[in-house]
Amino acid sequence: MAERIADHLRKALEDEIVTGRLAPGTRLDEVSLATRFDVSRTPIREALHQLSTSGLIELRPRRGAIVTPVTTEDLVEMFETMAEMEAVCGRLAARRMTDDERRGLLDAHEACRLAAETEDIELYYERNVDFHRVIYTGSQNGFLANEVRQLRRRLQAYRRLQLRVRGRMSSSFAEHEAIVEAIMAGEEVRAEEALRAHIMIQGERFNDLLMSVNSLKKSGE
Amino acid sequence: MAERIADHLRKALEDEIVTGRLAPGTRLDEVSLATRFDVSRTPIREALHQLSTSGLIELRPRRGAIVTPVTTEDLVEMFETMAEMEAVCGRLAARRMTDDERRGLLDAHEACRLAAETEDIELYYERNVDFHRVIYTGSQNGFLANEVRQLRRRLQAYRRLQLRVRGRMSSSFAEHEAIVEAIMAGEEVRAEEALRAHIMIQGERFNDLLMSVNSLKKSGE
DNA sequence: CCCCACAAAATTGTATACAATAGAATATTG
DNA sequence: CAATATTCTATTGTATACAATTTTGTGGGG
Repeated sequence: MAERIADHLRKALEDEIVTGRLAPGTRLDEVSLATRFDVSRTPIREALHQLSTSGLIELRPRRGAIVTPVTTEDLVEMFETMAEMEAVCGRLAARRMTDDERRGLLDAHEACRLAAETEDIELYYERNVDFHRVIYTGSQNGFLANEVRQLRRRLQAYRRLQLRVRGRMSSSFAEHEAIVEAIMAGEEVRAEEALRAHIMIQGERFNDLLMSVNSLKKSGE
Repeated sequence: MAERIADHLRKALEDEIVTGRLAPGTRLDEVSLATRFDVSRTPIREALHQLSTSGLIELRPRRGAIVTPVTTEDLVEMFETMAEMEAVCGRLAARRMTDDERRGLLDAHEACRLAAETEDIELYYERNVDFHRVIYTGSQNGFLANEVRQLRRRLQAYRRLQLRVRGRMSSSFAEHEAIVEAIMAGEEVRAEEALRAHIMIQGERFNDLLMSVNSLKKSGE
């Protein structure tokens, strides 16, 4: 395995940020990280620089790195962008998916149904990711698919929470149903709208969640 | 000026790649760059790593960096993605632009007209960038606006050529006209479609250009 | 003449040493 | 005592030294 340490570090840190183990605002100083991973500062720096270009951390000259603090406004914007991009993928997929890919979509949908029925949140989460990936690929635009995947990954920390919201899993599955129907029928506009709505709902649910947490905090003071 | 050398290098290289001075496939070895910019390898490496995350160069472990070779297929995909994202901006802008921003759009449009009338390609290029930026901002989604700007920048090398295609400047301006009308009237769908078409045409023109270059090459052999 | 093995050279990956700067702590002065 | 100037410390930015690996070049065998 010819993997560079720096790449390994990037992935490790990426993972910790994206899953929320490293909270936004956390300071990342090079020597601590170096001792923690038992390497020199050099690969640490490279990893940090890479993370800064993908926006996960902020790198202020001479002042070190912090995990990018994401305001609720940022999140709303990111969810909206996500919704629009997925919608585009859906429209293109409805027009372009091959027969094989359409079968794959049905399979992915079935896998979601199974996970939803057993009410296994972790499993549904995985299957849901697969389901959406099939649609990205179906757009026949590898560049677009890649961009959307990156954005989804970036929002990962905030999405996992959502499925825990009461009843979210089954309504998510119901929304998938509409998406599948539209794509299978080749109805571009309907596919686009169904996907946009599907993602936006999650943004809204997430906002609800945030609001309730905030009001709890305030009343607790 | 507290700018890091690494950042300066990144910008310099970015510029050379994006303007085409550094052709796709060019090998970038660290020592040459270090001597050329008269710095050590350390900041060079940081710049290269950053460029690799934004996709401008490919960084193969232990095998150095090359300017990402972009196939025509890649370009088609990138132009399509660009068209779709600009279309989204246009739709949102038609719905959300403030009165001030609408005035700004008219101003930017007028500036394009002036440049088009004097047939100053460089000037039109600048004004055109401004025009589109106004629309990005008008979407009221800073995250989306930023993503589109980045993509536009990445396609910069290939776009500048287009305006040289016979008559492209005046038809570009005519297309702007349709976009402005739709946005000013708040007609979301029309704005979306006009923008998508506007960008896609450039992708197609670019393809034509490439084809002709390729056939020239072949007949010359 | 081609192919493979092996050695040499060039190049990248990592560690460490040194320089420069920002922020904290302390001293100084009105 | 407050405000400001000044040192001091911690941390980042850069250079260089060393290790590891890929690529290149050369020679022998088929």
